[in-house]
Amino acid sequence: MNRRGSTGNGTTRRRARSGPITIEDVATKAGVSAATVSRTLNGNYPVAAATRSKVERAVRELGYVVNAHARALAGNTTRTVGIVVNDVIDPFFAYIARGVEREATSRGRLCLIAATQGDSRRELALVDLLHEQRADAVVLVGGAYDDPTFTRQMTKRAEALAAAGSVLVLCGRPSLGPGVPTVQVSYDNEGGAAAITDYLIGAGHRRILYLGGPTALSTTAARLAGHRRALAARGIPVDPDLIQTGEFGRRFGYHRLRELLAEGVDATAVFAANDMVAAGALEALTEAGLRVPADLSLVGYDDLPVAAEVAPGLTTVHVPLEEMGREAVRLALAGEDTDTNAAPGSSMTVGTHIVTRASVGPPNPDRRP
Amino acid sequence: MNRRGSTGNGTTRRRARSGPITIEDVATKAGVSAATVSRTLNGNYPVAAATRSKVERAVRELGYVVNAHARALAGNTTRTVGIVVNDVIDPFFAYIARGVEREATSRGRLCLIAATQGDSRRELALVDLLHEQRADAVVLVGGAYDDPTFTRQMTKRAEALAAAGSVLVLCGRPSLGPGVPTVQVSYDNEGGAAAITDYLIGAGHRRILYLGGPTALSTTAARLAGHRRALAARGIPVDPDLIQTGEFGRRFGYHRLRELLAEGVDATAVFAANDMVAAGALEALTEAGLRVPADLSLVGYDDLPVAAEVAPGLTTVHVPLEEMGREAVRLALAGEDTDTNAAPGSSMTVGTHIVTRASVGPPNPDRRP
DNA sequence: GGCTCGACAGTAAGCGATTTCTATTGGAGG
DNA sequence: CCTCCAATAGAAATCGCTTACTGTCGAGCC
Repeated sequence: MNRRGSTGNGTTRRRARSGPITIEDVATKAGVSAATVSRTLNGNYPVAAATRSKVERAVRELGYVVNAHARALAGNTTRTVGIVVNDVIDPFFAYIARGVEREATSRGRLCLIAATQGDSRRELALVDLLHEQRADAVVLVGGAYDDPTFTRQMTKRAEALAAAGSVLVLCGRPSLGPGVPTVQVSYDNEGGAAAITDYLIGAGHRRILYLGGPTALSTTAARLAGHRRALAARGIPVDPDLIQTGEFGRRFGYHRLRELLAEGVDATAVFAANDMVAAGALEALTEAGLRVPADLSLVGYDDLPVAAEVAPGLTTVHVPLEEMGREAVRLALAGEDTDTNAAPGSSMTVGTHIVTRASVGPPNPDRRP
Repeated sequence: MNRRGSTGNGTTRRRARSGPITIEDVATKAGVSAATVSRTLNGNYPVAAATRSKVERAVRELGYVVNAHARALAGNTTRTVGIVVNDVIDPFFAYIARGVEREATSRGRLCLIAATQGDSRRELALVDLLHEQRADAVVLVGGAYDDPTFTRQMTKRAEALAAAGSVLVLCGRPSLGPGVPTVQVSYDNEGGAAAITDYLIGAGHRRILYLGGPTALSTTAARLAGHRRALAARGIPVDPDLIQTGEFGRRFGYHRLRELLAEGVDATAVFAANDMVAAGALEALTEAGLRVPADLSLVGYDDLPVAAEVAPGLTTVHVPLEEMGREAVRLALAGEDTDTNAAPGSSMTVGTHIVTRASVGPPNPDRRP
């Protein structure tokens, strides 16, 4: 290929004046060399005040905008971080994404975002795409699919990223295994589930319906594990009929609970896999003429805004989502700004706690299916 | 010029083997030239089957990932689109963003996203940042600030982008003026507002409270204009006390209406600037013991999921947000894939329509503040 | 006054692809 | 058999910017 000017034989330095404005144009206009323009722009090398202002004027008059690609190629720094979420709409992801975006922007970085729509193959492909872009860090958000093949493939990506001087950040998802170069930001999923289950037990409930969450997702596995652990700790047997996994949406919560209610499920409380499911469940309950918490208690997980918005307010487990996003970027970029690679293998856990609202009360002995 | 290997004097061809894997490494491993590797990868030039598989194997074994920056620089194509929103959490923006993201991804592009947090200066800066990245298109979402200085500055950006072969896409925001090289995707904001106002009037209301929306935002201006137009068309005078602009959040809807109720506002219906405000208003109403629509009618705007989730469901104006996002990308990239620049100046308007739910009824003559 | 040194500015070597041009070749056609 | 062409490979020129290296030129010091 060849742009501006001629090729091959005796090249006459011509100016085709077609493409966008380059640093060379600015240099010419300011009567200095490209190097000086670059230095003025980056302010990382002494430039005489007079020269500086000549350059600045040229930049302004030409409306010059540096080419980030050329800069990335030459300077070996991209100033972007990538984030892969399930869905941009889902508040769980949106809050984490916001944290990532804010932290990235506050560090002068741009944020590349991509959504998998729950397809794990797409997730792998997107990580590759972000790798191509040489993102300073790639943040993977949310539960992972429990599949050895998948884990292996993602491990390969983590290693490739690390070799290229980037980092794979696992945000709210389980480790890929020891030795895999990743950074992790997690929250105590299992602990939160155990805590809130225990809270329900403390209120007198012994028959608790666990509702929602895809079985294949690590998040579900962890919450369920916590739930079972709390039950076991109090010596309450686990009734398989009361474990009703499925999806994470409001829709699911509504429909499934409605069915269960119709079938006459025997429970005094519902532990929804997340607040969205809880909101749907609440709808089904209300529709069935059941009062919360008088007739049935209900809790959620995540403490999304919806938990505070429904009536009655949902007692739920607070997860500092936005903070997790910020932390992910901080951890990944730690050191990056100073010198070396991000410390691979660093990890941190943010705390969760129960938020008490009005959706839990003692079991109602009169309501029996 | 000269790369790796000998410089100036006779440096021995060394392999520093430090940085990431380059196309040259693949070429060496496969025993071919870099050009051949490039052609194999891009599949836009005949490559013998045998060679192809040698290259593919080398790529696989080395875990080679092309450098998007080098590619962008040489190939003059970036395969990314940028989008600037107010806030990633706000469903209004999130849905549009999802449309943009989906359409971009389906065209093999990555999506750069940035949030302004409602700061117009940041908006300008972000457009610059996206320009630096040479995004194929920059989508600006949501209402604009009505400020001549701002408009002038954004116009300059639109021109710079166009000159660089990109496009500024205005999604749901007013034109920057005739002649400014942008692409537009809009919806009939004013018409929707007029329609739903008329719907309320048709139900018998004459004293309608307009609640929420920042005055400085073009969106507010348009909705308010539609509201006034409908009122005028029916010969109903506009009572300034019934125009209560402010913000776009649920919080605002709740607090402001609560105050107004306390002050004994005289209205039989509330037209909330958007569904979020309406949701907040509904909360205030419920808390005040007022039934919707028996005591007071309520409508929103946008038809976000929340409109269907609250009880009673909100009658509102449906805006095809996700579709707008997709359309923005389609329009911007039209032609880009084929040959020339996107047709600057192209624009399209998506339709809106009223969605009837349960929040509107006839005025209640008994309820008087 | 001759030197050393610090401040600046310019030269030019890459960064890692893509894409002309330019070869090589193995056949097909004469 | 020899020529000519299609199919393939390789060489090399860029893309636009950053950053060692080199210079230059006065000022400060001995």
